[in-house]
Amino acid sequence: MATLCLPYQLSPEQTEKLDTVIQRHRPLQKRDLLINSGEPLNYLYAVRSGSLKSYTLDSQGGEQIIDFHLPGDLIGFDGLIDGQHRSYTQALETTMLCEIPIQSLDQLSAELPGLRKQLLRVMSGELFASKTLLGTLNHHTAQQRLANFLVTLSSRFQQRGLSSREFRLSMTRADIGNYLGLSVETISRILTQLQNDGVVAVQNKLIAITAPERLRALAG
Amino acid sequence: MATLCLPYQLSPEQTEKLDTVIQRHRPLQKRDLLINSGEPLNYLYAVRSGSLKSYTLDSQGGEQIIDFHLPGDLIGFDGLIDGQHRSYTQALETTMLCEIPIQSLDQLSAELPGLRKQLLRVMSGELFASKTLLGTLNHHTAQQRLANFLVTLSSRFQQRGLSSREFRLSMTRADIGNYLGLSVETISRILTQLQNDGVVAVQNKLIAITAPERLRALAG
DNA sequence: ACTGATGCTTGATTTGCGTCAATAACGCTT
DNA sequence: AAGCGTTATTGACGCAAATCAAGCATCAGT
Repeated sequence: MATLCLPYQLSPEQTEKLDTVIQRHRPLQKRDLLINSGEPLNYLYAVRSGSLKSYTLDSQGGEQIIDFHLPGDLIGFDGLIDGQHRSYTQALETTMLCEIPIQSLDQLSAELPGLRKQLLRVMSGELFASKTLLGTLNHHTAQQRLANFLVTLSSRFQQRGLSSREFRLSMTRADIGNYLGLSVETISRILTQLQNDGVVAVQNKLIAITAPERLRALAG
Repeated sequence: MATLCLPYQLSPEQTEKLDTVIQRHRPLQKRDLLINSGEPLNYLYAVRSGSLKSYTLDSQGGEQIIDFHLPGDLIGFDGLIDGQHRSYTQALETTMLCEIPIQSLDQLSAELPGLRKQLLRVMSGELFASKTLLGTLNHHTAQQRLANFLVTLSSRFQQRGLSSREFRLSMTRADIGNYLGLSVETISRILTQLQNDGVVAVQNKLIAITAPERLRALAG
């Protein structure tokens, strides 16, 4: 179970200890909310299959998507600051999860230096990714942003042993636009433009990257 | 020393333990580099006085500012992922720092649950701030971004016991623009506009917030 | 105090992307 | 299979902010 939910380098002994505290979560359907902003933070969640989006609401009640979660991702770190979730997390499709009680995690991490390091690594990685994305969005054109988004998705799929050349966009164009700070129309236009240029082949939610090199070049 | 460098709620006993591992760092002058991207990560740094900026370089060698650091801030978390710094950090003015050996920190955090929690909180807070900023930049106008920047700076100064109404911008307008994804000219124009509207009073690097409420309203 | 370099402001022009609008293609639900 | 709501595409137009350009202020160093 622990190997499924926390696919990191831990010793068999460590894995066994973790297994005692990790549990299955009921499957989510599309649009189901996993996390409500303001809720107390009792569990971290690990995505086993499916995908989700996390978002906050701005002062006018508009969604601001801050992350997409794929299988293997951990959800809930941003709430550790004060034990409260700071964002909403919603399933984009049928999704399976594991839940890990925060308390047990804290106790365990006192005993297992490997787990402690792993946690810091994951958080540090998220932090780095988030700051990098910031730089990316600030200084790049719409085409560069979208290209970068696709490249990043592709490599995340690859890391999880899935195809990096062909995958399904479980989020809508509106979601992508929201995430990248662009309008739906711009996303649509650029996708068709990338297709005309022979860089990708788009068929609804299915995307095939036909010229990975050129896409990476466009991402900057 | 520990109280100066890690101004968080720790017991006297914990503070004492920390004191044994925290050291002063030589003072930095304006433009001195504290951290080079690629260097191994041996210390976390705490800012005692002064300020710094962190940035990465894009493929064309252009700076991408990802953070400004004020007194009380901790620097270095993004490198925990693989023990390598991922960005450059440079002093914006004469700056005093403490250094905390990563290794000692790891050992200590095994013994002190309070310290462990504190670390997670700080990282989690950074993560949340970073993701929030992302949302802010993506969906707001130039004026809203700058207003938000000033409000955030103001509240950070307040948290450190400094004036929230009047402070010095140790970074250049170009730095601010880079950070917010705007051009220098836009920063300049909006500052004078805010001044004409009576929201702030600008005199070179010195800024006085004359109508905090209205500024906060502009930030959205 | 002088001088060059760096940082800041202000104006004119251009442009990338958002907005508005209309239509088309999915994919649920019955 | 039919029909409706959601999601995606495509075009016309306008605007916010970038770029280009010029001049001014500030500061460090001789």
